[in-house]
Amino acid sequence: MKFVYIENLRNFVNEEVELRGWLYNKRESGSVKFIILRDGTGFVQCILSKTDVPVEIFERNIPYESSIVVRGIVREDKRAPGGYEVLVKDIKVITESENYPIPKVREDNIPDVDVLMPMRHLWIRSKKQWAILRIRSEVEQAIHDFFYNRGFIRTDAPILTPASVEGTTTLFEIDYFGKPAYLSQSGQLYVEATMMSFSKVYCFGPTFRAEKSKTRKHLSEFWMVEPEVAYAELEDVMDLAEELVEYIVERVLERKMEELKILERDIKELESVKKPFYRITYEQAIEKLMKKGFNIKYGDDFGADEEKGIVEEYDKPVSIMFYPKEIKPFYMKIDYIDKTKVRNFDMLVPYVGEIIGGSQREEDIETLISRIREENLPMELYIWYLETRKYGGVPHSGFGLGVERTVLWITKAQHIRETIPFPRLLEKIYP
RNA sequence: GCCUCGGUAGCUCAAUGGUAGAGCGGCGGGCUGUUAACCCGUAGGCUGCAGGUUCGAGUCCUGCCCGAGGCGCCA
Repeated sequence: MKFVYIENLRNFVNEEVELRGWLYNKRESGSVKFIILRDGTGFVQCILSKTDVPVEIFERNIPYESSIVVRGIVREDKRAPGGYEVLVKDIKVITESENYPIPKVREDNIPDVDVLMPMRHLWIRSKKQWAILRIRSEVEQAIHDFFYNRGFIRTDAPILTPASVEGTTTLFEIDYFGKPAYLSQSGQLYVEATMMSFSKVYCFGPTFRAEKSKTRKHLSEFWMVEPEVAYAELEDVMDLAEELVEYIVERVLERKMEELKILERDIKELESVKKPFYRITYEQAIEKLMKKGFNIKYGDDFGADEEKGIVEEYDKPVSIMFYPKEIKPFYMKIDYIDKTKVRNFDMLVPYVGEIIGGSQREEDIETLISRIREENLPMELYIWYLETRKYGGVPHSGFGLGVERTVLWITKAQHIRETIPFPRLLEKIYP
């Protein structure tokens, strides 16, 4: 008896196999019963015919989400969802799960999030969540492959940190052997240091923001990939960012088509995500918005409506470059020509807004010191950072890409909480 | 922090101030190819909490609690 996964069933047509999984759904019609089995790799219809299985197996009523082991013969059949099905010979129930709390229901009867969220540990078994999280896995793997293939070294940054990276945002404070410490809001300062050892680096890990944000695209804990490249100027990492995004989408289209179909995602929109993307300046963005009737002036940052107003002008991701230095953090490099601007970019996509923020970094130690003073940051905590400039500082650039926002964009999930297995949201930390 | 909407059966929702209902799910029965199956039957309720108005409140009023959506902050 061969134990196989559903994703490989096509290779075992007319053979007897064993499947191990959970009862996802069922229907019955007199002497024929249909069971939808899921095993993590896919879903398959299993047929119980009264004449083919022992009567005690046929008559046993197995509740939803019971764990079961099914033996049967693989058949190709057009009537089966997915084209393959299993004629059951035997079913073994491992654990019977009575009264599964999430109803198997119709679309007009899907429980509200306040019902589903406390059951996130069970909700992730449902088909859409399964599809979204499989795509998340593919996105993460694509990121690693992309950088690995380009010779980047993965150097992860610490999660416990003595100070804020940017100084302004609210951090989660913890007790570190009697002294205050903070959960990292970005690994950037640390990859700037490891870059001086390895030239091309990235970190990949969780980041934490204690802001009281309550929107479709904010989490208190989210994952970010942050590459940093020595001797790279702004335009170099913009190329890198666009190639990364193009690659991620390509990989999902190549390997996760079934999941995109479950989510009813418009494939054409994703297929058009090919370089070159669009690049505009901050000033061009302001002008465009003013022409469209937005109440905005030079020097303002873009809110949710403004981001949407810009993104809807384009059929691909668009990057906005050269923001006024006042609305950006201290480490960004002042532009060569216009000293009021920084050499940065934000990449925006439809439905989500910003998925990438990046910049060329300030390498001049004196400029950095005065910027740190201007921002009233604790200089003593940045000594090590300044030393990366003191000893062989070079021009360099990097960016951060938000994993969940990228998954949100690709899957068009209803809310960012569906793009991570166990989301941490404003004041919500269960389960 | 601000604005808006909501809370009635396990879930999704109805119910002019006048006997609390339906669909789905559960349970029982029927159907030999179902596709979010279908048909028959059945159980299931402190209408978020506390006051008030009224002959009578799910419905009107006041306060509170909880939730959702959006904005802001931010990535």
